[in-house]
Amino acid sequence: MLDIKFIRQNPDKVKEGIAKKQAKVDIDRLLELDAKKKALTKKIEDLKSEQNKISKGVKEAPTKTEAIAKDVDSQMYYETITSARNLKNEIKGLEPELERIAKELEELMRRIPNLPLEEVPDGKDDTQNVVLREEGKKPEFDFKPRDHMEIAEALDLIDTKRAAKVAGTRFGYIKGKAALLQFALINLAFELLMKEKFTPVVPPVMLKPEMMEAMGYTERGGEEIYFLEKDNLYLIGTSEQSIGAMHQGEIFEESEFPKRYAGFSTCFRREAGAYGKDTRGILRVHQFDKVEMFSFCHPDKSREEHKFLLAMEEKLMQALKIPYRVLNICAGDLGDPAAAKYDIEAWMPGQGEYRETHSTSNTTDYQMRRLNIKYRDTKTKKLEFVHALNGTAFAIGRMLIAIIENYQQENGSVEVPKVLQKYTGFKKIG
RNA sequence: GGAGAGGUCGCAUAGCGGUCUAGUGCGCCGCCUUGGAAAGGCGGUAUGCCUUCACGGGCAUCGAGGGUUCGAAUCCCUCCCUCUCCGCCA
Repeated sequence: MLDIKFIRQNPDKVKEGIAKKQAKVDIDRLLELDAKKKALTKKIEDLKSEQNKISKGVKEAPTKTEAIAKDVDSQMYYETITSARNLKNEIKGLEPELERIAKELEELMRRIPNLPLEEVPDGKDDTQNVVLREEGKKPEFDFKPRDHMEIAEALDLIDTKRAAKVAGTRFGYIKGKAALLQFALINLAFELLMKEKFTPVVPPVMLKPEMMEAMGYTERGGEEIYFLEKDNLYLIGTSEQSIGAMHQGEIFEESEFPKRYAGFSTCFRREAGAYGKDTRGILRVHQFDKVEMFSFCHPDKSREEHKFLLAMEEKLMQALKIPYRVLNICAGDLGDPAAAKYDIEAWMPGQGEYRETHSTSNTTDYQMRRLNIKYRDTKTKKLEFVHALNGTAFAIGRMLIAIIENYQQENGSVEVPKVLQKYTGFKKIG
C-alpha cells in the first residue's frame, strides 16, 4: 500500500513507477474517487456534527407523566428528536454511496505495487536483470558433471517417486546424510547470523488473511498461496510473511533499530503457474525449509540495510565455497511489495547454468503501512512508518542441490563443504 | 470438543444508556523545590482522517464488524482473541 497523500501530490511519479513495474492501475480514476470520497465524507461529517449537537441538547426523555405535566417541554422534545431522526436518515441515505466509492478506491490502492527505487534498472522482465558480478571459482571436472537427482537417487538421498505416491508431484523425501546436511546448513546459518544481532525465531506457518493481505501477497500472487478454507488461514510461502506481521500495530523505539530476525520455517507454494517447469528433482517443490532474514529499520537506513542483507547472503555462499553471481533485479521483474531486489544465483554444474538460491528485497514502508508498524522519530517527534527488508539465508532444498552438484566426485560420491563438517560429523556422502 | 470469565489510553484498573471532552494509579515529559538527587508539589501526556497561514475546529476510534436508540465503552447479534477448569493430545 502506498500513501494516498503521496499519490495526490505525485501522480506522475506514481504512474511512472507503476509503468516501470509493468503493472496497470488507473491513477486518474483513483484520484477522482479520492476527491469524491473526500467531498462526500465532509458532507456526512457535517451532518453528523449537527446530529451530535442536537443529541447533546436532548438530555433526557421525559416520562409520560412529565410529558403531560410539562406540555411545552415534551413538544420541544419530540420536535428535537424528529429533526435528529431526519438527520440520521439523511446520513444513512448517503452512506452506501460513500461505501461504494471507498471500496473501489481501496481496490485500486491495493493493486498499486510498491514503486521501484531510483537506482533500480529499467527492464520489462527477468531477461533484463543486471548481472552485478560473478564470485567464486567454478569447479572443474574431468568427467561430465551429473545433475543433482542422478547423484541423489544413486546415493538414496532424495526420493521423489515415493513422495509422489503419498503426496503427488513436487514433493520429496530428503533422506539419510542429506537430511543431516540440512540440519548442518541450518546450524551454519544461525551461527553466522547470531553474530550480527539477528534474533532466532521459529514463526507460525499459518497466517490470518488480513495479515497475508497486508504483506502484499494476495493480489497478483494469490494463486501461489495455499489457503485452508475450514480454518480461514493461509499457509506461508516464506517466513517473511509471518515475521513481518509479528509486530503488527506496534510502535518501535528508534534505539531498537535495526531489529533483525533470523527465522526458520517450512514454506509452502502452490507453483500454480509452473506446470511442466523444473519438474525434475527438488528445485521447485510445494514444500521446503528455509532460513530467512528479516529486518525492521529506520527509513533512512533501508538502502544500507539492504546492502547488508546482500552481504550476509554472499558471506553464507562464500562460506560454502559455492560459485554464484549477483543480479540486480529490474523494475519489471520486481514483486508487488519490493522497491528493490537482489538475487543470488548459484552455479549448478550439473545443469550448466546459474539458478536462483537467494533473494533479498527492500519493501520500504509498503507492508508496514497496512500492518501499521511505526516508530517514534526523535527529530520530528512524530510516528512514522518503519521500513522492512527480507532476504534468504538458506533455502535448504536449493542449497542441497548446489552442494550436491558442486561437490560431486567422479565416483558418484559427494564431499561435504568443510565449513559444514563440524555439524555433520562426516566429510563425505557415498 | 464441553463449561465459565474476560478483551477500556504505554501498563494496571474504574465505568454497565446522556454528567465519558473515558476517571484513577503507575510509567513518561516539563516545571517548582535541591549544592545535586530522591521524595513531594504543579502541569502535560493517544491515533487516524478532514479543515485552517496559524490558534483552533469537525469526524472516527473503548478487540473487529453489524444492529437498537435522538444519543452506545455501556443494550442486542456475528466474528476474532485471551484466560481458568474438564476432555483429548506431541
